[in-house]
Amino acid sequence: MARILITSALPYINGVKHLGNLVGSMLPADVYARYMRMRGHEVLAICATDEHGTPAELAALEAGQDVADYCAENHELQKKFGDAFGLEWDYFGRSSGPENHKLTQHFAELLEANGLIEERTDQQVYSIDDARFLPDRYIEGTCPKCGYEKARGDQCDSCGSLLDPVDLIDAYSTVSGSKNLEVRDTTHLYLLQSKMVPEIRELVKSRTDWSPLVSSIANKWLDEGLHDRCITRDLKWGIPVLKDGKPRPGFEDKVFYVWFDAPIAYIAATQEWASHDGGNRHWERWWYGEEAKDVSYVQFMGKDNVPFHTVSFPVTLLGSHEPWKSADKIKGFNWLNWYGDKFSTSMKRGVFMDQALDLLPADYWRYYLMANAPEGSDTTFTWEHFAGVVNKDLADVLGNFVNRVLRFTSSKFGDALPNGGAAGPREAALTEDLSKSVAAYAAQLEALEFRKAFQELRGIWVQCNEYLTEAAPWSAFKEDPDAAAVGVRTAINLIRIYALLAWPVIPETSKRMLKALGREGDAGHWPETIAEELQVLKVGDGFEIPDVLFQKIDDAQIEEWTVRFGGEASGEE
RNA sequence: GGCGAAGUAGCUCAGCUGGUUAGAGCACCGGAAUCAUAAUCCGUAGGUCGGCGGUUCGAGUCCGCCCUUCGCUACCA
Repeated sequence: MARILITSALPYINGVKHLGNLVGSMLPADVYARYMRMRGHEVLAICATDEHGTPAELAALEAGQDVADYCAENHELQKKFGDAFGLEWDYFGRSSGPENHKLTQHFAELLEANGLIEERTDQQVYSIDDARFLPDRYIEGTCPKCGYEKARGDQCDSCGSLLDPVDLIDAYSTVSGSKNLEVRDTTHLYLLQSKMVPEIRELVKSRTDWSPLVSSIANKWLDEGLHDRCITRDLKWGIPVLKDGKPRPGFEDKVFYVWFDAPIAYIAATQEWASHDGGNRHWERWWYGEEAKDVSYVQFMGKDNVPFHTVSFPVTLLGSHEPWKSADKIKGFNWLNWYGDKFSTSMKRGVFMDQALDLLPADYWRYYLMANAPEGSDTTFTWEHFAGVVNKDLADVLGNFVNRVLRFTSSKFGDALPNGGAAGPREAALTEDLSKSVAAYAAQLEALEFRKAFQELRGIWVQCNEYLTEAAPWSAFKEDPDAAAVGVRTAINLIRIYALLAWPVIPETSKRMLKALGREGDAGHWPETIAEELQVLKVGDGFEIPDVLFQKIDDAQIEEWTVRFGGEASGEE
C-alpha cells in the first residue's frame, strides 16, 4: 500500500467554474483519487478556493459586498457544486484561512533569511478615484501605434504591440472609467528566482514522470532565464507582510501576491484538515521531512498553471531550505474549448458547473469530460459531440446492456439469478479477455492517461455486449433453458463488474447499478480477479430493474441548449 | 515582435526515440440478430498525414522556408 498525495489546482474564487476548469484539474484529481483508494492505497486529496488578488476584490466590489463576505459566500458555492459533481476531497480549504497566513509568512521569512527576497521600488499606475494601484490589464486607452481605442495597458489587442500603460493615450481605469491616473513609486518584495535556477533545473531534470507538456513549459521558462518575481501587491485583502512578527515597515497596506500564497495553500489546507480530528491526523507525514519521503505526490492542473508549479512554487519550497515535499508527478491539461473559442468566465462563454447540473446529472458530464479530456492537445466542446458520446457510450452501450439483461431475465426467469447449467468455454474466453482489458484499464489510469483509460473502459462495455450476442440467451431459452441461465447469470455478474470499474468516473451510476443488484456495499471495491468476481452473484440472488440509467439527449435539446448557451452563434462579443 | 503549441479520414482525437498495406470512436453504407432506452453485434468504405523543398535505402514522424489557428510574453489568475 502506497501513500498518495493528490492536489488539484485551486479554483479561483470569482464565481462558479466552467467545464474547462473542471476537466483541467478538479475532476481528473477526483477520478484518480477514487481509483487509487479502490486499489487500497492511502490517499489524501486536497483542494481549496484561491481567494486573493485583484479580480477577487473587484468581483466583490461589483457584487456590492465586502471581500471577506464575498469570498466566504463563493467558497460555499464552489464547495456545493463540487459536492454535487461528486468531487470527494479529503479537505476543501481556503487560501484565506489562518493556517495559510501563518505558513505563507513563515516561507517568506525563511526565504528572506536565505537571501532570496529583497525589496525593490518600482513605478506603477495609481488610480486616484479608485484609490488603488492598477495592474496593467486594468488600464485601457488609445494605442499609440495604431490608434485602437481599447488597447490594454500591457498589449494592444488590435495591432498586437506590447505596451507600457504610461504610453497609452487617454488612459483610463477599467474599474471605474476614471482618467484620473498617475504613476507612483511603490516598494515590493521580490523573490530572487534567478538565484535558484540550478536547483530548479536539477528538479525538472529529475522528474522524468512529468509529461512532455509540463517539462517543456518548465524548460522554456528556465531557458528564457528566470526573472525575479514580485511577490507582494498594494491590496488590502490578502496575507499581511510581516517582519519579526509585526507589520513590515512600509508594507502596512500591502499583502502577498496571490501566486505566492496560493500553492502554499495546498499545505495549509492539509493543516486545516489535520486540525479537524482531534490529533489523529498528521499533516507532516504528507508534507514534511523523513516521514513524508515515501509519499507519492501528484498535482493536477491546466497548462496556464504549469509555470507556477514547476518553477515558482519549487523556488519557495527549495529556497526555504526546509525538507518540504515537492511534486513527483504533474499532470497538465490543455484547454477545453467552446466551439473553437476559449471558455471564458469574464465573458460568460461556455457552460458552468451550476448550469451543467441543471441540464443533466453529474455522471453524464464526468464521463464525457474524462473520456474526451484535452490531454494531447486542445479539444473542442460542442453539443453535438457531447450528445453523441452520451447517447452512444452511456445510454446505448452501457445503459442498454444493463436494461436488456435485467428485463430479459425478469421476463423469462423472474427477478433472481436462475438455476441450471454451468460455465463453459465461452465464459472462460470472456474471463480471459476481460482480465486483460481490466489490467489495461488500470494501467492507463495509473499512467494518468485518462482518454485512453476510458476508451479501454468503453471497450470493456462492448466486450460484454459481444458476449451476450454470442451467448444469445433469448435464442437458447427455447431449446436449452440451462444454457440461457448460464448466459444470464454471467451477464448479471458483468453488470456488477461494470459498476465496480466505473466507480472512479461515474460514481452515482455505479451505486445505482450495485443497488439494483443488492450489492451497495461493494462500492469502491476493485475487481481484482475476474474469474472470482464473475461468481459473486449466485443462483437465487435477487435483483430489481433500475430506471433507465442514462436518458438520451434528443435533437430538440441540442437545439435548445445551443440557442441558450450561444453555442455556434457566439464568437466575439 | 519574441517564444511555444497545433494543423492526420465528414466530426472528435491516437500515432514513443523515422521502418512492412496510417489507427480508434462517432457519423455513413451493407449484413446478422430481435432480449433491450429503434438499443446490440459483424463487416465494407473513407485520408497524396496544411503547402513547398531537403536529409535518408526509407518521413505523418528529422531539417529549412511558407500558410493558417491558438496560447504565453512574467503586475489577470
